[in-house]
Amino acid sequence: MKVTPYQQDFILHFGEMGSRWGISRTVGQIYALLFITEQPLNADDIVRALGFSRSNVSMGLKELQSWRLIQPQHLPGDRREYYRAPEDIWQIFRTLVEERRKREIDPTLSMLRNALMNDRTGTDDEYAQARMQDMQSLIELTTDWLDDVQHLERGTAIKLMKLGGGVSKLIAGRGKRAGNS
Amino acid sequence: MKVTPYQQDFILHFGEMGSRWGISRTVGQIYALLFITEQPLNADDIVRALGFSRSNVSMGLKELQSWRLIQPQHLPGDRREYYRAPEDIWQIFRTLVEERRKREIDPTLSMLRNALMNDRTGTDDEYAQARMQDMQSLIELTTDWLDDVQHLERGTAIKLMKLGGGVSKLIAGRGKRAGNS
DNA sequence: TTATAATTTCAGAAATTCCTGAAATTACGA
DNA sequence: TCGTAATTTCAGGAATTTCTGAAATTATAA
Repeated sequence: MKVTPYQQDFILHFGEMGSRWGISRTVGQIYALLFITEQPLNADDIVRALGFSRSNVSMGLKELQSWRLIQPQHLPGDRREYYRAPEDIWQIFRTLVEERRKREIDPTLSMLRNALMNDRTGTDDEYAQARMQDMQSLIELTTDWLDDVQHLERGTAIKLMKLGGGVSKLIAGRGKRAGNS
Repeated sequence: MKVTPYQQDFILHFGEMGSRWGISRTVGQIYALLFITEQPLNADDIVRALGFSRSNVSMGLKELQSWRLIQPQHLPGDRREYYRAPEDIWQIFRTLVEERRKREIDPTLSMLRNALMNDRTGTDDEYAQARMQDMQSLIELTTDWLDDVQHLERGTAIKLMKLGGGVSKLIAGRGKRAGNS
């Protein structure tokens, strides 16, 4: 569980970035450590590696679990709980997108749906409501699409991304053959 | 500049969400107000509407400008500065993506590039470096793709999103006709 | 069951972020 | 240039978030 200087750099960077990502510095560091460590770690391993209090590590692990970013693991003959980051980084990415969406988008979407229930045409709220409508459309289009992409097979998703701007021609071609809204 | 209860709900919600989006509550509220208000507002309008201190509004406007989310505007015959959110919500969305990328992704990418400069094969850092390599590949693939999509025409982007999972067939078809990596 | 290892909870200390009011600076019209 | 309106800066108080240590709880092996 000793952390090399090389690893330390990565861990510290992740800690600092953590704050921009809506997690605390220590939670960021804990995740970084788990991410670059091959074998699962228990809470005391993490305490030793990073020097945080035991309770802080416990809360950090709980938070990472609530994000579904780490997997708890029992090792036979050891009563401690071990944790590791998923091996598949695409899986991590997908989870991250899902969770951020749940926390950062969905509440706004439901607020908007509610605000758009009753029609404010002809009142002082007319412009505001039109703007909310725009926002709702954009968010729904984006998240519906994200849903779709999430369900693409991994290989297809990678192809899609590598295709990049080339997708433009593909769609243009399709548009000529069959109308699309 | 009086805010109706209807508008107030939206503004307060945005304020609360602000914290999850890496801006403060007051900055969130200022943006919400500008977003749902048709005419440009000056700082004092905002003070009157939201009840924050003048200096706080000033700092908030500066921050929103640093995000390029509001446009300052001079009205002739009035020495005050007026601000408004862009009319085109797609434009807002694109700017948001660009700025978040700049703040949340790019620093990590440059750290990774640096860490991958020298080869750690055969050292204790071997696994860590492999993980960083994975992370770099994923981020680069994602951001390169985002770049491409950003440059698509608006209409094409919308078509792409409406297409959703249908893109899968498109790509499969293409894959059969011409090999792609 | 009992003993103890492991984890979690939680009150409050420490650190950070946010916000304000006062003073300084800037920009504009006369 | 001068006077004033508008904006910005900034020190420090307020509020929030983060982190810790001690105590409580939970879980497992004997």
